[in-house]
Amino acid sequence: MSNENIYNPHVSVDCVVFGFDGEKLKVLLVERSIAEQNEMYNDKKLPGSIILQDEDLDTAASRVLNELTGLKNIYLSQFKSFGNPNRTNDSRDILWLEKTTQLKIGRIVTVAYVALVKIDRKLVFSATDTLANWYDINEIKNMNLAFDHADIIFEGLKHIRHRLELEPHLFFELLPRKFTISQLRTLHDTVHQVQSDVRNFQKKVAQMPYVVALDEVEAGVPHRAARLYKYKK
Amino acid sequence: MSNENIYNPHVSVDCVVFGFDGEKLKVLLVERSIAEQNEMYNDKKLPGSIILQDEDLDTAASRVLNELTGLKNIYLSQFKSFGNPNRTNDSRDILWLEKTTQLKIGRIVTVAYVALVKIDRKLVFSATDTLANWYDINEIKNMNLAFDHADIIFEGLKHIRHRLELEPHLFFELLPRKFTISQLRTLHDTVHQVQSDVRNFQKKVAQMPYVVALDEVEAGVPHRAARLYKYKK
DNA sequence: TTTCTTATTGTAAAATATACATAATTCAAT
DNA sequence: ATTGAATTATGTATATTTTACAATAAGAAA
Repeated sequence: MSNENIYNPHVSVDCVVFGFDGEKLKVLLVERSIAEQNEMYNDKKLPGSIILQDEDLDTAASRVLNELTGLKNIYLSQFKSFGNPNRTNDSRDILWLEKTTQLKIGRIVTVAYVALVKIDRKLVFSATDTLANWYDINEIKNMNLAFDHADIIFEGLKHIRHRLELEPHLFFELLPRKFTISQLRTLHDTVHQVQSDVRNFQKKVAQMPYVVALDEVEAGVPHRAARLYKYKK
Repeated sequence: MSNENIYNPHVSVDCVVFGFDGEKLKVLLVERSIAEQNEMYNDKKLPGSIILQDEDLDTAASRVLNELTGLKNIYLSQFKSFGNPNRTNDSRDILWLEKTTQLKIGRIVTVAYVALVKIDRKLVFSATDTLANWYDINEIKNMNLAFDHADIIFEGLKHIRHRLELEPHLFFELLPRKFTISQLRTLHDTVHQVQSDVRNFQKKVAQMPYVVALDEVEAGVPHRAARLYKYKK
């Protein structure tokens, strides 16, 4: 191989962090500000970072999440890399990259991860001054995101849909520690875009040895309270 | 972010090319020779390449396959990226990299693809002097491969097992254009590591509108010849 | 006490998956 | 021509899984 065409891009990781608020699937996005001739331009991006010199990809993704939320032991799974040479062509993105890295950055290949978190865990926006918010997955298509982050989110969504089909245990990464069967069903139906029958769903759950009933019911609801369950491996 | 730790590795693509010879799953590996103090050391590696300056990842993977085999329109699917900083630590691998690229290469992040090809298509080892051969997937664990290519192959195998479960149409990428139901069954059973019942399997195939019987039977077998089928989308 | 809202529970029918064995076809050997 | 060896082709009964469907129970609010 001749080496004149060899070029080394930067490599980054980006995390598509999913949460479930009891109704909708949400994605965690970071607020971004770009100073553009006297105007401030604000938009959103995925949490991510260029990988460090001796850092494994998985480690980089964990670090990004930990720096942003303070959380450890989050379910994280690499799902796809994005390396289109045009993905860093937008002038705002270039501007922002130079501001934040202090480097001349040409091309970035990014390795994308999905993360599943319990949305009720208080996120401590610790190490950084970064502001992050949850956004409804259905809003994303109407939002203007940095780079190709909208594409990455949709690919990530596809990925967890497959993944949750194969490993239903992962649903419990998204639910609070104590949950009702309705919550589990709503989540299941949201993810798989179906409407399952209440009784049949109940039956299926009854056959899952890892979903165990607690001696407790939900509180503060203006109607009959549902029994609480927990997940046990 | 401070930039002192930012570092840009090279990015490559590697292809795990699967074929099926009627009995076993095979992987296409490239022969590699390294001159080591008066001795020639020979081993095998995955077909791959560092990505070119303005080349998309998918494009690079297609190029690698085309340069090696002369084939176009092969099923190709990205499945995982490998970026452990230690993956390029072996001295033979470093030697080989410097020889072939004429560059000082530190770290390489590789984006891995699986490809499915009909093993009966004559591979034209065209553009290169590279020699490639098919190896039984079960032999891999006893072979010494370059870099972390053995790991990559096993991850690729896992990937196509999932993929073929979700998209049974992909089986026909591996079979010859005309095939018997036995061949399809053997392939199915090999991939999914089961032994399916002949009659039940036949029934299932009969329900696939995309598997159509031809007016032709296989030739040159020393027993009753089986009917041939073709795949039609 | 009535009303409202959601939780909880079973049964019958349909669809799907599984288990299982014999006859037919072809080639090769005698 | 007959036989043997190898492999293809085929149906039915049973078990399992999935689906469709509605009435009662519980708790809070009015």
